[in-house]
Amino acid sequence: MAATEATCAAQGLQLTATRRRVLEILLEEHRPLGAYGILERLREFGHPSQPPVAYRALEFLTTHGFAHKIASLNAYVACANPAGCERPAFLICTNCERVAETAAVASAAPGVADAARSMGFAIKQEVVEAQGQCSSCVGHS
Amino acid sequence: MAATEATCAAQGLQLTATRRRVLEILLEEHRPLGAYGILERLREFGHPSQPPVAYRALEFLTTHGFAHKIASLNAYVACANPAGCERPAFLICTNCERVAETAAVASAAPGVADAARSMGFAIKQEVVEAQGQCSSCVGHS
DNA sequence: CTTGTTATGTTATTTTATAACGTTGCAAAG
DNA sequence: CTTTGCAACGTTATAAAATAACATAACAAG
Repeated sequence: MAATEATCAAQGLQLTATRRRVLEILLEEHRPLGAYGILERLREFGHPSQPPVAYRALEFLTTHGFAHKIASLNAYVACANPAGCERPAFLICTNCERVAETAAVASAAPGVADAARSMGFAIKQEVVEAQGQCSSCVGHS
Repeated sequence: MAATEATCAAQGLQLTATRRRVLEILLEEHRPLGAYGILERLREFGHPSQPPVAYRALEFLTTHGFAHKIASLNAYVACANPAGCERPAFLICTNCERVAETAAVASAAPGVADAARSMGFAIKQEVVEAQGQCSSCVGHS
């Protein structure tokens, strides 16, 4: 949160009340939250709660790397490392629904990178999402 | 298609008319098609066309590896290698919308696999989808 | 025949996401 | 200071994606 504030200050980004509140909501949850789940939470706090409110805040947060969308869940999580987050990858527990973010670093997928290079494909962005069971849930489900 | 028929025969899977038609539709397209796009095509051919028809066929096709869902697009493609498809990864051109499938082979994402191992996370399935520009589109958009 | 199983047909609804349009707040240019 | 421009916001409506739920058909096994 502090890191996010710092980045916004440094880059002249407006961390407005709603945007900040959405980020706080995501930070409080330890699992991905859908846009309509976020809206419920906003409503509890007296914020306006029509869908575009959540989607606009989420667009801001994801565009600037303060939060991420988990494509395979259609849900959102706060970034675990707002300062210096690159090529995030996710470990999604199908049992407890918690998500761990790992910096996929340099070559997240060399096989893919090689394939891309050999066919002249210029990669701009990678989505890497692994599903399975976290250490506390191994064996379950 | 032949490979799919063979696999179905071998495993006692029913490649029914609708399922076959949906697979044909996906094979004809050179880009990912949404469920409702598939429904339109089905309608053109006089098939029933309520949403569950497409979703049921897609569930069959994806469960058995004859087609894949592209999570970041909410769309579907035929598998490029129905015999022996493992750990598929996708290169999605944001300009022409074509998708290339590459076998991400053994270690699609060693960084992620390492992170998972070190935190005791048991990976069951990986989603690897790269967005960028294919060789014919580099420079555009 | 009847029972169990798998696939289908159909209606309705839920969930996720965006289009469109007007308003507000504020800073910079005139 | 006022007006112009811009970014964010508020609201209504709708689109797009997915599933729930329930009835029917086709067919093989007991």
